[in-house]
Amino acid sequence: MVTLAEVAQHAGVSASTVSYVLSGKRSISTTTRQRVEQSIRELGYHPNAGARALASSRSNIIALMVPLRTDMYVPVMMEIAIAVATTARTHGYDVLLLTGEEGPDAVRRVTGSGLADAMILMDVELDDERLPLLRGTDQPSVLIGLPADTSGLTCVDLDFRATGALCVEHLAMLGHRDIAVIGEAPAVYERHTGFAERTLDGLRSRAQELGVRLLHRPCEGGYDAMAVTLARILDERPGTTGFVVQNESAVEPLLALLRQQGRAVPEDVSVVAICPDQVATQASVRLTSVAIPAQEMGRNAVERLVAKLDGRGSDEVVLITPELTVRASTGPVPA
Amino acid sequence: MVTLAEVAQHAGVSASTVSYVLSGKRSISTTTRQRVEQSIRELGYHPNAGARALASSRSNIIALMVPLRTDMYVPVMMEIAIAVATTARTHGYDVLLLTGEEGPDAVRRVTGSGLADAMILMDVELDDERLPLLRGTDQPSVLIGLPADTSGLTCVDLDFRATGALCVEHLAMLGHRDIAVIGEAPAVYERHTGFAERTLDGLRSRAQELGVRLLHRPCEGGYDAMAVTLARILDERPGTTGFVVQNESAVEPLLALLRQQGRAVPEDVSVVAICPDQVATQASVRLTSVAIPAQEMGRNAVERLVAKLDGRGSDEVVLITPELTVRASTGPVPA
DNA sequence: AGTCGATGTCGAAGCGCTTCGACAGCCTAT
DNA sequence: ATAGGCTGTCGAAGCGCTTCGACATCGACT
Repeated sequence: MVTLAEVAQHAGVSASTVSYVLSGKRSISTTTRQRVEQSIRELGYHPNAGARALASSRSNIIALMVPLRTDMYVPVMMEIAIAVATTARTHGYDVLLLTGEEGPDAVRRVTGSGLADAMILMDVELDDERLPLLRGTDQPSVLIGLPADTSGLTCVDLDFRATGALCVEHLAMLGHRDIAVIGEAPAVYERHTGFAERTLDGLRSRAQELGVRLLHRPCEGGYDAMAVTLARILDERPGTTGFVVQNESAVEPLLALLRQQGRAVPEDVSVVAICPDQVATQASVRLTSVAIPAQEMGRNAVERLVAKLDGRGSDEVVLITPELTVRASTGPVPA
Repeated sequence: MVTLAEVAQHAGVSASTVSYVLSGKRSISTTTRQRVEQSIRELGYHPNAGARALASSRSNIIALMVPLRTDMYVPVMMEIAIAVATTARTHGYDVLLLTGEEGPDAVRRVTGSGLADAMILMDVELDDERLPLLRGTDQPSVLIGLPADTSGLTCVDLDFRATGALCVEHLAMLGHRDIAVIGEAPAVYERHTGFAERTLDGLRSRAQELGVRLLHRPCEGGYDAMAVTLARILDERPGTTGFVVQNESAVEPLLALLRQQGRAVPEDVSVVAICPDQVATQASVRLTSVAIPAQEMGRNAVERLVAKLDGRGSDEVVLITPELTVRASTGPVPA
C-alpha cells in the first residue's frame, strides 16, 4: 500500500504539501503541484479512507436506508437508489446501503460511529420512529417521503396531492363524471406511508371542486384481487367511465379485465396511472400517466444533502411538481 | 462523541482493556468485562469507524457493484442487493453500494483506499474488464454471474444450463415436441452476460437428447415486440405447443397474445417461465416456472466472501441447482 | 533601504483505535 | 519452597492522514 509519506518522499516534498495538493486547501506552486501529481500517478497512490476519516472526521460516505420490504415499488426504489449512488459519486461521496431491518438502531450506529457523514431515508412513515433521532443529531439527513411532522427535517417527494388533482382534472376535462380510484393495497394505507393518503386527498378535493363523483377502493395487486375490486366498482357505480390507478401491479390486470369485458380503452373507459414511465409505456395500452420521478427524487435528495454538508441549504420540504403525460389510455367520455 | 478513552476512564480501566472487551481477543475477567460493558451502555459509546479501520486495516465494509442499467431484471437485482445487505449485517459488515458506472476504476479506488475489505460484483460479463484487477489483488471477491474464465475467482450463480434442461424436460415429459424459446432482448446476448447463452445451451442439448424441436427467438420486452416475435414463431412452426420464456417483460404480453388468439393456457399451449417466483405467481395465469433464487444468491455470495475474509473458503464456482415449480400454465399436449 | 503582506512549504501534533510486549499476581507442579 | 506457566491488565507505539502555526522567500510599498 502506497502512503502519503512515500509520495512525499518520491516528489521530494513534505507530507503536508502532498496533502494540500490533494485537498487544495492551501495554494501550491504549479511546479510543486505537478511534481506531486506526477508522483501520485507513478506510484498509483490512493489515500487511505480510514486514515482520512479519522483525521478529518469526514468519511465522505452517505448512508441510504432502503425499505426491507421488496413487495412494493421495487423498480422505483432501485431507480432512486441508483440515482442516489451516481449523484453522490459526482460529489465525491460513496453510498452505504442500509436496510430498514435494523430500524432506529441503524441510525444510532451510523451517527455514533461516524461511518457516514449524512443519511437519506426512504419509505418514511407518517410517524416514523427514526425521526426523533434525526432531529436529535446534528448529522444532516434528507427524507424521501413525507412524515406527518416535517419540522426540522428536509424532505423530498413527489407532490402526491397535486398528482391526485391532476388526474381528476384530466379526466374531468374529457367529460368523465364518474371516476373510480384503484388504490394501493390496504396494508399501504394501514402502514401510513402518507403518499397514498395524500394522493387521495388531492383526488377528492379536486373532484369535489369539479363536481365529479369519486369512488376509492384499495386493491392488492394481481388478477384475482383486481377482478373482485373491479366487479364491486362496476356494481356500485355502473356509470364509471374513468379510472385512476395507483398500484403498479394492478395496472395490467385492470387492462386485461376491461378488455375481457368488452370495454375498450380509451373508447369506452379511460385509465390514468400513477406509475414510473417505464410501466406506462410497456403496458398493453400505452398509458396516460403521472410519472413517479424516481431519478429526480434521488438526485434531488443527494443535492440537498450535499448542500447541507457544505453548510449551505436548510430544512425544507421539496415537493416535485407532477407531470401528466397523455398517451393512449384516455379519451373523451363516450357520447 | 464518546471515545474509548472516556469509557476506560469511566470504568476505571485502561483503554486497551476496553478494546479487548470489545474484540474479545484477550481474556478479560468477568467483573471487569461487566463493568466496562456497563460504562459502554451508560455513555452510549460507539467505536469510531475510521479509527478502527486505520488501526486494524479492516473496514468491515463489503462493496457491492450493481449494474447501472435499470432496464433488466430490476426486482432480481434489488432482491439480491437487499439479501447481500442483510446477510452482511449478520456477519458484522456493512455494504457500500457502487454502480457499474465507474467501471474498473471503482475496483481500483476501493481496493486502493481500503474503503472496503472485499467486493461482490453483479452482472459480470463473459470477458469483464474488472476481472484482471480482481485477480491481481489479494482482496477477496465474489462474482454473481459467470465469466468465461473462472480461474482464480469465486462465482455464485444459478445453474442456467440445468435450468434450460429442466424446462425442456418438463415440457417433453408432457408430450410437447415443438418448443419455442422466447429469449432475452438481443442486446443481452450481444453484451455476453453469459447466462442467456448458458440457458440456451441447456435447452438445446437436452432438446436434442429428447428428440424435441427447438426454436429460439430473442425478444425485446413489451407487447409490440412480443406480437411480432410470436407471429414469426407460429408462422415458422405452426405446431408449436410449448413455450419457454426467459424475459420477464415478455411474459405478460405472451399470455395476453395467446389468449387473444384463442389459444388456451394450458389446454392448447404450455408456458414455462424462468423468472422470480413473484412474477410467476402474479401473472394472469399462475406460471409453471424455474425460480431465479435472488435471495439465495445474495446470501450465498456474502457467506463465501466472509469465509474468505476469515481465511476459510477458497475459489470455486457455486452453481445453484434450479427448481421447477409446476403451476397452472403447463399441461399435456392436446390430443 | 526597510517594512509589510503575500505566497509556498514544512514540522509536529493529534484523530481514536488496535495490538504487542511487559508484568504483576496467582496457581500448580516439582 | 521455588520455578514455571497462566491469566488479566496496562503502557506505548503506531496506523496514514489533516491541519495549525511557523517560517523563509520575495515583490511591492513607503
